[in-house]
Amino acid sequence: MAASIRDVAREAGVSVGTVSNVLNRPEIVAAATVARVTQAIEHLGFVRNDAARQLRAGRSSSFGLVVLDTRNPFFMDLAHGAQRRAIDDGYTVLMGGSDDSPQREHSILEMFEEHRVAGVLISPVDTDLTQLWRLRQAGIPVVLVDRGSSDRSFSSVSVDDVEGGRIAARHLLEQGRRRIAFVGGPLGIKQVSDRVNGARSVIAEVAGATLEVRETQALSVLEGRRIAEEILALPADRRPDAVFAANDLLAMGVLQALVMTGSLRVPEDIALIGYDDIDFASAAVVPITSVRQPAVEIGATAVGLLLSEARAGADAVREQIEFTPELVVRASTVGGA
Amino acid sequence: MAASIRDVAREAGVSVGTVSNVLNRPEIVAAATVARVTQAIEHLGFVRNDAARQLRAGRSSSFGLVVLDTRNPFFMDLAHGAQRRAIDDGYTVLMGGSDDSPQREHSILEMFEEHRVAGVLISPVDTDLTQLWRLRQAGIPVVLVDRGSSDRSFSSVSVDDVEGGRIAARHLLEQGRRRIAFVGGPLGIKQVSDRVNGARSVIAEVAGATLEVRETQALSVLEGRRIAEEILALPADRRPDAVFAANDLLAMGVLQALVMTGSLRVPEDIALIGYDDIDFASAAVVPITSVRQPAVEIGATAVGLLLSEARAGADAVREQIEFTPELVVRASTVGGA
DNA sequence: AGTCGTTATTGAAGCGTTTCAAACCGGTGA
DNA sequence: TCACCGGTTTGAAACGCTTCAATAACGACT
Repeated sequence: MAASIRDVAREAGVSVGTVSNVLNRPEIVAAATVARVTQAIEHLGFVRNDAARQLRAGRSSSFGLVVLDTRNPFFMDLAHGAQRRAIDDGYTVLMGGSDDSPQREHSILEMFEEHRVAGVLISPVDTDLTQLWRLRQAGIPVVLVDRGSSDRSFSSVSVDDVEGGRIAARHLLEQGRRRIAFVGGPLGIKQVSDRVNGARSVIAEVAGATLEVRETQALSVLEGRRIAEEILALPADRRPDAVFAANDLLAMGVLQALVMTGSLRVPEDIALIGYDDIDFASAAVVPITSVRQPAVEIGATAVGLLLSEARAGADAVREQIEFTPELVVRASTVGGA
Repeated sequence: MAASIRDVAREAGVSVGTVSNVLNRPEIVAAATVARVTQAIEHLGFVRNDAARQLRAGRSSSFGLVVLDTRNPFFMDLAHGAQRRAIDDGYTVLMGGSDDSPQREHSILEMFEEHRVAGVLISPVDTDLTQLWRLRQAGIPVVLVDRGSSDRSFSSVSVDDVEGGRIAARHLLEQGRRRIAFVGGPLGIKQVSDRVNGARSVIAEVAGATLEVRETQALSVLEGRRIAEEILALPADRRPDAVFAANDLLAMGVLQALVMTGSLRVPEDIALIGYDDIDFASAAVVPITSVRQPAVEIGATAVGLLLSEARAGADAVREQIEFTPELVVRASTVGGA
């Protein structure tokens, strides 16, 4: 049905090799021939077959990106940064969402491998990185995003989540809060546990301050609401005076539930701090204080590492880049008592 | 580098044909052989080469989805619905964002065509649909999403945007508003112009009611803020008493700017209604009234149409499915005067 | 013993590219 | 006149897979 390079060759009265050259290195073909071939292409509506091209080339010209949640604006921003950077170098980005499921993560990676992607960017759910080792073994460079590589075995672009946790907790403590609840999960996700640990370390140093961890199934608005309802059901003397949410989606969920019932005020009764600083955090009912991560830069930088690792081949240098998170103070933590 | 089906065949002592059969129709292969081959696959870490498979098959097993804006939660929800539906049938979804640029839309479509996708879902920026005709000509089914096909030449899944515009305007009028500003653009986008027209038709019927259109460059939060600043700069007697934003992103931008300066209250001084009812609309400073579109269903339904059109071949029946939008009233329009 | 059926496996063709050594062509310099 | 040269073009091989007609193996039946 679709015209092939062969049809074009026949139409233009040249060999297939020449057509291919016109397509890929027109400068080595005589101008008149280029014109004739171009016209034939036009006429037949010929479009390159990417599958054949890739088969021949041995690898695709796209990168795979695996994120925890495709509906989280943070990851969309990250993806956007990655895409922009990739396009500049003639690559495209395939994206898949693992939805916090190691199994789904696994099958996305498998798909990418079948596709022979030129590289993989991943924010892993699964703590077991053997599949990633396998990928590298197979010649596919892997870069961790939004998550460091503790043993430096992978290149990575991350934000210091432990420090982020400290920043958040310190801020809450400075506002006079002492009964702090951490909302987030699954705790198996490294970013989440790092943030708790950071918070814990700071809180431990303050006499009388406590940290209570409430684990969620996912980092979603819905889960945030659920936890907030649990908190609301608590007797006043066991209730936290501050909530540190593992990301802004959760924070927004918590906020919605608190505001809806109206029995507790933010920040007067409960202070609230989120993480990621997604655009919507600033536009919330009560604008949410958050720990900002430079999502777009992370994505772009990660693609940069991938490109250089892809070019360098097996003996590439692994590089760990770590951004520092930044506190963005808004109404959800200041003003109350 | 990577093992091929040939290597597996050698390792297992069978022919390549048999390996292929084990992969695709294991039931016709003797159990013992299956075991032997499976073991060889395991041992060599063999992974199918998708490019070769597709080349042979003639078409890929993915659909292409082109949306206006990958960072708009509405489209993310739509994509999510599409993806879920596609996976059930063994397809994957490739997504690209046109960012309101016909040129970018064009190049994404070209990429999809090179990839020989099994079908295209698109929310077109470009009013000129000839490229889509070309695609169909080439045997690639096309379904329009979030946008009807006026001449019924394409299958489509949409929401009645004219009616949506009417609903929004009617609601504002019922709240006693008369000087209404429409914020949105580019007006070349059909969804946007339909919404204005719907609003206009209703407003025209009410004596003393006026509609002022303020066109934006994009449907983004930033543009919303920009327009809100324009509005704030207006003398009080020329200022609108209600804003109808073409989507929630714009609405949130408008809201942010209004709230930040604090000189105008929502809804007392200016009522605000958005469109799409993204999750974040309900969590805004002032929860935003919006016209809801069932994003997830739209995506899923569209993939359904694509699947049936792909199966039916050239003589497929085109089907236009239209959802009805739904008003979701929140604080941004009620309570003031 | 020969024939037919069934079941399992084989081997080669072909999908549309790219690449590369070889061939071609019209001068140029010896 | 001939060898050689640079600039063009050619033709075939190879990439890894699926498919399908042909073959093989082996009982069962006549």
